Amino acid sequence: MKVNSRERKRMHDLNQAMDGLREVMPYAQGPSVRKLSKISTLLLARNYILMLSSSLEEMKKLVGDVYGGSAAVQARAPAHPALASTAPAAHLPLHPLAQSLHSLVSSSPLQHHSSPGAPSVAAAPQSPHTPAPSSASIHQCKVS
DNA sequence: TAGGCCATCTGGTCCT
DNA sequence: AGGACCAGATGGCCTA
Repeated sequence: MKVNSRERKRMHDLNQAMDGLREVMPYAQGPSVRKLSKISTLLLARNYILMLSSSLEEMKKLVGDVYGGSAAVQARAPAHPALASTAPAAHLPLHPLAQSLHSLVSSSPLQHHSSPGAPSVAAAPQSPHTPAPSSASIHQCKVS
């Protein structure tokens, strides 16, 4: 019983951490929206981090252009294919942070990378060197 | 009814 | 030895 109790507490702590992660994800939350599954939460978090990293790189380039002068055109291409996933899906409510991120990079020509064969849940690349999450992969985590 | 997701129990392994 | 972590098994709940 003691061991079981410890294990139960450990799993509860793990779930609490998972809830904390869900709270900061760009995903519609509320009583009417079903909670993201654990696997979806982890995949979404990974893609979200990749997207934020790309956005940061993009911002660095833009700042460099502003203060550096030339090569503005170069910076207009998404630094990371994950940026393509920032295209707003009309049917999905976006987290405010994700909205601001999108508006930040929306000047870039967004390219729609559809991946028909992709898993229903956010398909994550296998390594940092593989292509970034397919378009809308973040939004694919919507649970009906 | 099948499949997905989850909580719980339990045994094994590793670490302090 | 005791605790933490992990993975497999099992059963319940929910949805398409």
